[in-house]
Amino acid sequence: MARERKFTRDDLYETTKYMLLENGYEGFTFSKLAEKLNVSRGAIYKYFNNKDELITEFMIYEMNGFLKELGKINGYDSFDDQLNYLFTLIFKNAYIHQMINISKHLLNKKNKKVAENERELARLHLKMYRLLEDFIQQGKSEGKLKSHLPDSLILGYIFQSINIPNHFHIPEEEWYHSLKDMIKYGIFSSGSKKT
Amino acid sequence: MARERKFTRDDLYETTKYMLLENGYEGFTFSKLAEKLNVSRGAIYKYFNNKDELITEFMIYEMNGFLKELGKINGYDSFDDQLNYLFTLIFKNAYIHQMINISKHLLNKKNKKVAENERELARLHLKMYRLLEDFIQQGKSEGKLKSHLPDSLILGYIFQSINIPNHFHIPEEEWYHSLKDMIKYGIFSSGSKKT
Amino acid sequence: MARERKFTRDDLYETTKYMLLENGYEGFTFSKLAEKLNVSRGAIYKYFNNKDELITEFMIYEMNGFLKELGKINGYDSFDDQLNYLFTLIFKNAYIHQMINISKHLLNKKNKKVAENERELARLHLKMYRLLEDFIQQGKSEGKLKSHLPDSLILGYIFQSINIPNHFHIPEEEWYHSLKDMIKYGIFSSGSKKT
Amino acid sequence: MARERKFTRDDLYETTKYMLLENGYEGFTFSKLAEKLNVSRGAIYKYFNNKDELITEFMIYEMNGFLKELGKINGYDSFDDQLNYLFTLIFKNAYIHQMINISKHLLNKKNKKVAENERELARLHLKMYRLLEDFIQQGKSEGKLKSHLPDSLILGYIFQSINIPNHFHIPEEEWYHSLKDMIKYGIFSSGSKKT
DNA sequence: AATGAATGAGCGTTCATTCAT
DNA sequence: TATGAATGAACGCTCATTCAT
Repeated sequence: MARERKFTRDDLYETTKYMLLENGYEGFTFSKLAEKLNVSRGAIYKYFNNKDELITEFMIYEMNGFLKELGKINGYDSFDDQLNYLFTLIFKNAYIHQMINISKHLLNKKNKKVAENERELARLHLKMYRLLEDFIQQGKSEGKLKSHLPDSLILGYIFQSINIPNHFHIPEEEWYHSLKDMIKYGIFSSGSKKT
Repeated sequence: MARERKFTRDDLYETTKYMLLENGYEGFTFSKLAEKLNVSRGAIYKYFNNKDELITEFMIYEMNGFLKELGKINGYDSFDDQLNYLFTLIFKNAYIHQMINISKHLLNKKNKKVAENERELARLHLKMYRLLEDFIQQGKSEGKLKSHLPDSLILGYIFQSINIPNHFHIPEEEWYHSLKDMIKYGIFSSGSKKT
Repeated sequence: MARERKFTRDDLYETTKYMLLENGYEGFTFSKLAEKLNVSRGAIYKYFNNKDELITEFMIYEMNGFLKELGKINGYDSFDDQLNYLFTLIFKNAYIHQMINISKHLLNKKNKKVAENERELARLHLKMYRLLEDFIQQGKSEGKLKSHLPDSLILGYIFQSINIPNHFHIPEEEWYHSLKDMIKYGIFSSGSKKT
Repeated sequence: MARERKFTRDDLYETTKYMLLENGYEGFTFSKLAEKLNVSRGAIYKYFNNKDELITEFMIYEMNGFLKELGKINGYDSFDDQLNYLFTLIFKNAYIHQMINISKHLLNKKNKKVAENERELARLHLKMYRLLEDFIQQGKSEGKLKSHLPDSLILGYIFQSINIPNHFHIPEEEWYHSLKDMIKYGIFSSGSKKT
């Protein structure tokens, strides 16, 4: 009869997420993770052959979660409602963007399994991109979005903007609405004419 | 009288910049730096007492360069020209923004000289912010910029947007102009009405 | 359940003692210690977070051992017997005195655990001093010891004398007895009169 | 016409002595020495091929100075006066004893010149020992000193005792006289009988 | 004679990873 | 399955020493 596992994969991912966001790639160590989970380091190696494997697998898990949420966008009818939903979603999952930066650290390292995970991640990214591109296309075809802007730019723009560091601690409500306003209509006042 | 130097401070700063952008704070090591400069690790310690001193001094150097360029903004008369100049400048110095994130890594460490350098950096940041805030204020008072948006948000917005990763390799010209367009007028097409 | 340890804490303390006496604080390095224990440097860090922690913990261990022995002094009734016991004990543990000098090297360094260890060491020193002072007081009140000599001088005197390096390799027995004689009655021959 | 020397050998020895006593062998570095002398490190290497050479030569210099002073002992007629002079001299030059401890650090290192210097030092030590032994012999033959005590023990005893650390800061005068008293007549009160 | 640049060995420390139990 | 012991590579840093000018 097998011994009972001392920690679940969900515990582990939870803690991993917390640590990665708090301390970044280098600040994430097996020692600290094991300590927080009250397990020995060795135990974690039973499930993940190395640090990068753990991180990529965690990211796939996160990405899947995010995609699941994102899929609900089609439950909204109007483009405006969809956009609002997207805003809220990205706002709530702002960290996803940080995660992506972390994956840059993996670029140099080798390892079969890690490489495979990275391919899987790329697939998921693409899936996300497709989903969002459909949405952008719809906006364009409805005449809502400027059709001359590259889709990837619009998407990057939305993702990136939402992560502007709020150095001066503007209240969250104001920040959120101002952001939406800027993204939709820009920083120029309505009266101004386009050059 | 003494031996000729094998590397100049400019060589070093150049390499440092490259490495910091490529690998981040933790990925920046004296070994790698020394290797790229074809010098021994010890040699670098003759000029910088420790890693953080090197990094902060490099950042001050960069920041000063950037501020000097930024100062020229007042040479332009119209707000539009100034904005154009600002776009170009930030576009050319996109990395400056990334640099600022790196300084977060220094927060905990002590050391007289480093602390001093950090204060100097803070001064320079403030100076930059003042300069840009004046510019934003002018835009607002000229009725060009939406007056209800917080200054810091507009500034963060511009800086951040310019750093959107161009994953799909849209041609630079198009990218640049589209960005300007979005920042000024948003992603919504002109006909759309604000909610 | 886990692998068998390649060295015990006692092995380590033994070696540490040897090395510290042989080479002093600076001459004591983790590399050399690891080499003598036939382990990797890293292995030692599993048990001691840093050099000063190792040294202070070792010293506490030694000091406790010494104090335990010293406590037995009260098992002797007459002052002379106690003094004899003290001589033998110090003679056997002559190194204790050298150890104390080594702790001077720790003064500047910080670290919670080390600081704590140092306080513990101070406590033990005080305990030792109290024990010995009682003994000296008894000697004085019995009229055996010169009452005008400061206690700390008498004690320092005994400790220090016993550490005189025997450069000319006088046989231990003779050395020991001569020392006792000198400490008790001085270097002047009995006939001489005090000035 | 040769450039003028920027520092004299006396300056250097002075500074060396100060640094060695303050910081010990490991704390003595060419960098710090050069800094205090306002010279470059390289300059010192023109006169001393390495650290140990410098230190041994400095010690020879010190030893010669001490021996010169010590020679004056014969200017005193009575044994008591000579002993008093010796006490004062050792008290004043207590550091000599510390110096000797420092030389232990040299034991392992090689180098022709250093070895030679060490032999010279040994010669000087011997010379000192002879001088003092004569003095001890005289004390014995005059019936002042216990004739059964080994000369080397008596000498070591005097040297060592004078270096007892005054942890409790007994006033210097009292310390000095108590010490002399103990060395001459021991810690036992006069009435006590020798066993 | 003096300088300042550069080297290389070694130290303290951290951490991913492996392995015997 | 889980543990804890051990390894080894790398990093930041210091310093004795060498070398070109």
